[in-house]
Parts: sequence; structure tokens; C-alpha cells
Amino acid sequence: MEEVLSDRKKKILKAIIKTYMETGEPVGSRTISKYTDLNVSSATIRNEMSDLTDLGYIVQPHTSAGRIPSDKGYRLYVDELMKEKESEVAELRELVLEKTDKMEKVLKQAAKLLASNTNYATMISVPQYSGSRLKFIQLSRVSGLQLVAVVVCENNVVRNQIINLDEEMDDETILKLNLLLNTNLNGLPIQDINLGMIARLKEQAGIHSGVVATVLDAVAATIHVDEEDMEIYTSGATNLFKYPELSDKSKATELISTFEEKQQLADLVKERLADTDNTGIQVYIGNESPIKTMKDCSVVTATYELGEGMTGTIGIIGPKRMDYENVVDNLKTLKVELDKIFRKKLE
Amino acid sequence: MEEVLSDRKKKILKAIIKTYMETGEPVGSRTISKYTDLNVSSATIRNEMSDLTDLGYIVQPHTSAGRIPSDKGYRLYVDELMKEKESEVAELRELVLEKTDKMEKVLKQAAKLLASNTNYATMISVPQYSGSRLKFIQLSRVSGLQLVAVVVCENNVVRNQIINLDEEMDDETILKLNLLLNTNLNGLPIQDINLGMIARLKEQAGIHSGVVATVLDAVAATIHVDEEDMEIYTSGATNLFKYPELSDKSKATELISTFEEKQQLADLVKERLADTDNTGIQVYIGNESPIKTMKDCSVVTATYELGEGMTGTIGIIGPKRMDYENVVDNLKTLKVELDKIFRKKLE
DNA sequence: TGTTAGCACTCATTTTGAAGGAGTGCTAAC
DNA sequence: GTTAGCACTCCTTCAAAATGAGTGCTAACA
Repeated sequence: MEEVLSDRKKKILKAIIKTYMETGEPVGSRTISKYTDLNVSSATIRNEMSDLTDLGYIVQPHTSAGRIPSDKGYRLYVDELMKEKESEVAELRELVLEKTDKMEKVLKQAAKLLASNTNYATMISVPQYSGSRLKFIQLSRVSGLQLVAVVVCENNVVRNQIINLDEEMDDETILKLNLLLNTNLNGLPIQDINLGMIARLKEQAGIHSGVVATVLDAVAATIHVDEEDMEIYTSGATNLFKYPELSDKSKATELISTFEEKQQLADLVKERLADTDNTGIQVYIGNESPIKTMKDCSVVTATYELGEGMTGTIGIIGPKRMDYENVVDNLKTLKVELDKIFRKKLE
Repeated sequence: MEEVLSDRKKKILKAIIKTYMETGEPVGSRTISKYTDLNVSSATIRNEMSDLTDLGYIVQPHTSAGRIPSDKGYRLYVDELMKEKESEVAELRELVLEKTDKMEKVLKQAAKLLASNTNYATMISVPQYSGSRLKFIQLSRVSGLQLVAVVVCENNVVRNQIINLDEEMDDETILKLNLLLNTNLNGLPIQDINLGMIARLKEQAGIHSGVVATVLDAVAATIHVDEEDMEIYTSGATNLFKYPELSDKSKATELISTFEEKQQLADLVKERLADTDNTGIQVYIGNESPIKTMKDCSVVTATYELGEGMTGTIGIIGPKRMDYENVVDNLKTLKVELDKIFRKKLE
């Protein structure tokens, strides 16, 4: 399995992939013989191509057509062949920064920008705040039978919830509960606050067991709200229509559905985030992707950090012949820019 | 312009529209002569169709093809011809209700359900809380230089924001501000709380002008946050691929983009909500729609209410030959169900 | 006067076949 | 090991021909 390719074979493979990226058409031996600086005839190229086909790096759609790269070919390209390109970083910053104040907007804009920069489809996940600690918690009476619970985390994410009571709760009790909650929970990592802990608090609070229990349960719910479902913004899904190999009706339908549903994208993001060694950029080629509808696509993802344990994922989805260099570059740049923007925002 | 059509012409027009809805193909005279209970020959139908063409109710794509309904034809159909159908209401309720607790989830699910029920694309807007009154407002210290502002409206929508301070603010000032804010603003409609009012409060608060001003501005921003941009959920955009007249590449791209961007959908919703007499169901046929990319579609919208001035819009987007009866039915049902669900939730 | 049958005509769609062309694989020669 | 040459495959394109749905018109009929 671990064949070593000759330099010439590598050059030819690379030329095939590059040409195919541009044209989307199978590429023939004559094209390559002119394209490369190898100065060999098309017949020679043909022999080499025949070998590459046997080795599984390229594929012939039908007998008398040129070759197109296989997943294995792309993989080699991504892993070895595309090293040298000089990074011509786009200036994302000014565009992104222009007085957007809310994280959501920045993320949406980032997805949009990336899509228009690359001409592929993009997605970006709203960072989860796993690992973040509780900074502040408060119950306030809103009206007779209503409280509002407000939870602030270290990373300044705020959650809240209205709590409807069955019976009234006096100010003193509320005060006591606030004290109880803050002394016991502040500084704890969000995911460590579990039901057992809440149960213990309930005991400690004792007195008005009925209402207090309701309230504490609600507080717990507020803390953990949306823990499992992840928000994802997408952009440029229609860019995929530009690539004929993806835009026949059934494929397009499936792809666009995937982008509309977002569930599968979320799963992918979760998988990436769960990866312990998730610092780098990950490339899924064709069937390597966990999303089956994307078997004809490649997916490139990067994770970005907001400090304090908040990580999100950016992804680019395009045809297998996507311009990997450019995509990786863009992702790297965006990753850095997002880091800067958010780090700055979080004082 | 106000021609009166003979009964027979109406019947023929209706038959044409119905048949065209099913097949999507131009319908010819022979088909109609067999389809209707008129028992007239195709030649007679041809004469009538010729008249209808002259009157602009139907259109001939090319000389030797059948006829398809024009926008005017559909309009007549929607306004007059589809009255009689018996309403076979789908049982949305159980499906929607299954323990979803958050409004967003209910809305997302409603969009999804409607899309799968109708086989068209759907959208639903998160209700705006215009007209709602402020119920409760509170500033709390989160840490040394951070406050959190929490605003609760009558309809239990909660907004919050972290406020970063330049200098510390003592507990007494915070208390005073809370009192000031609550006594002055509570009970006021959200949109009546304007900058002038905030300016007056600033004066009243006087003392620590610098920090206090910052805080009050932030509070104002919290109250009005997102006032202008409207969240919209969509579902089933890919359903539109099922209709050949919409699924050629350029049209499909435009349509899907519209659904992805959502901005134009939001504009449409705003327009609908601004409509004083917005209780009913509105049908936009082809170019009647304010969204230009939907000139080959019809858009049917309904507004639903959550009481206390919160109104949202549900929309169905399909080909012009959409099954209007079914769509209108579904919308009506969903409208009622949403009313019930939310009214119940809001105690 | 309204309805109908019949027929010629139109025009989009489908089918067919031929021509063209890109590309391969193989062989033989260098 | 490299190259030129050539037969062969098979996709694509194009135009012509066949098909067929549907119309408009006319003439006959009730």
C-alpha cells in the first residue's frame, strides 16, 4: 500500500489535479505533456498515467476519456504535494470588524465573507461554552408569580429564563436563594453543575421545599440550556451549483437539504470538537467525510478559540477539486482574525 | 377590465388550473373536454379557451401548445373559484406539541411540519414584540467592572447585555439606578422608550455623569436590541426542486439564495406586519410578490398572534400552480394551533 | 346561433445517424 | 526508457427526420 512514487509521477499527478481543478474535465496525456516542464511526449505521460491508474491515484471515467483524480490522489496532493504555495493572505479584518457588536453577527459575516472569497459553501458554529465557569447568578422577582433567573459565565455569555411560580415567594427567600446559589456555584465549571449538586442545594435551602425546588430546577435548566444543540450559520450553499459535478438535481437537492437542516453539520462539528488534537486544519475528501451526502465533496474544517475554553468550528464545503491551498489559507487567516476580534472584545 | 365570465368559462378555467396544478404541463382542449362534466367537444372548448386567452386568464407558451394559467387566472381562482373545498384539517397539534419547551423549537418544527405537509418551501418569523410593555428592568454587578442589564417585557421576552465599565460603580448607585429605571420606564411600550427619555433619565441621575451615562446608553441598547433585524426560520427549500418550472439552474440558485440570505424574506414579513388589516391570509401570485426572485412562485402568508401585541408571520412559497386550497387550509390550522400553544404557554 | 367533426398546420420533443474529436493502448522503432 | 504512429473506443455535437400534442379554421349540423 505504501508505494513510493517517482518524482516524475508525482509531478504528473500534481499536474493532473491542478488542471482538473481548473477545468472540471477529465485531463488527457497531451494536455499534461504540454503543461509540465518535464518535456516528455504524451506517449510517455500515457505510460505513467497508466501506472498511476493502476496504483489508484487517478481514475478513468470511461475508456476513451482522460483521467480524473481519485480520493487517494487528492489525499496525496493535500498531504504532500501542495506544500510550497506562498501565502497571500486576504485582508479579512477590516471587513469583518466594521462595527459589528454582537458575536452572532460577526460569525454570520465571517461565513459570508469566506463563501464569497472562496466560491464554496461555508459553515461556522457558534462556540460552545463547555469548560467555562459560572461567574454570577441571580434570581429577581419580575412580578407577583414570576421570577427571572440570570446566569453569567466567565466568558460573558448570559443565559436567562422566566420562572412561573405556583405560590408567591417573599423577598427574603429570594435573597437567601441568591446567596446560596452564588456561594455554592460561583467559580464552578458549567458542566460540573449536575443534578446531584442541585439536590444538595435543595436540602440546604430546606424550608419552602415546594417552590424552592421548582426554582432550583429551573435554575439548573437555565444553566444547561441548549447545551446539546449547536447553532450553525451557513453561507454560499448555492455556490455549489457552480460545479457541474455537484449540481445535478438529486445531488444538489441532497446537498442543499443538508445545509438547510444543519443537523448533520452540527454532528460533524461535534465530532471535530471532540477530537483531542483539534488544533489544526482537517481535510475530509469524499467518502472520508462523515456526512454521506457529501461523498462527492471535500470538507475542510478549522477550529477557532475564544479563550476560556470556547471553541467553534469553521468549515468549507466544495467539490473534491476544490482549491485546497486557497481554502486552507483562507481558513487560517480567518481563524487568526476571529481569535483577534474576540480576544479584543473580551477585554 | 371587469368582464363577467360565463359559468362555462369559469368551469373551463378552473379545470385548466386544476389540471395544470397536477401536471405542470400546458393543458390542451381535448384533456379538458374529457375532464369536465360539461360534455362538450374539444372544439367548443377550443373556442372558449380562445376567448379566455383574449381576456388574459390563460396563456399559450407557444403556438401549438396547450394553455397555462396566467397570474390573472390564478388570481380569479384564488378569489372566487376555490371556495367549496371541504377542509380536511391535518392534525398538527400532537406533532407540534410533543414536549418542545422553547418557542424557537416550536417555530422550527412548525416550519418543518408545514413543509412536509405541503411539499413547498416554508418560512416562519419569530414574533416581534412591538407594542409590548416593559415589565421589569434590573442592573446587577457581575464583577468589579462589569454589570449585567436584564430587561423583561410583558410578554416574558427577556433581553440582557453585559456592560463593561471604565470605573467602578458602588452598590448604592446601582440600587439608585434600578429604582430610577423601574419607576420611570416600567409599563411603557418598548418603542416609546426613546433617546430623549434616556437623556432625561441621565439628567435625573446626574451625579456620576460619566459612568452612569454609559450604563444608561447600554440599557437603552438592551431594550432596543435587534429591534430591526428579524429572525426567520425556513424549511423545505429543496422542495421547490420538485417543480420543473422552478428548478432550472439559474432560477433554483436565485431561489435557494433567497432562502439562505433570508433578508428579503424578512422584508416581506415586515411589510405584512405593517399592514394594518393583517388578520387574514394573503396570497401573492407571481409578480405580485415584493421579492423579485419569486416572480415564478406564489407566496401565501398568514400572521399569527401570541397575544400582547406579538405577531409573527408564516409563509409558504411554491410554484404558481400550488395547491392553494390545501395551503390555505394548512396555514389556517397552523395559525390556530400556534395561537393555542403559545397562549397556553403564557399561562 | 351555438356546437361539432375534420383537417391542415405549427412547433416542441424525441429519435436517429453521421461526423468529429479527444484520448487511450499497443506496437515498433529509436 | 522514450517516442511516433495508428487503430480503436466512446463521448459529444449536429442536423435531419419522425412523432405527436394541440391549435385554428371551415363547413356542416341542430
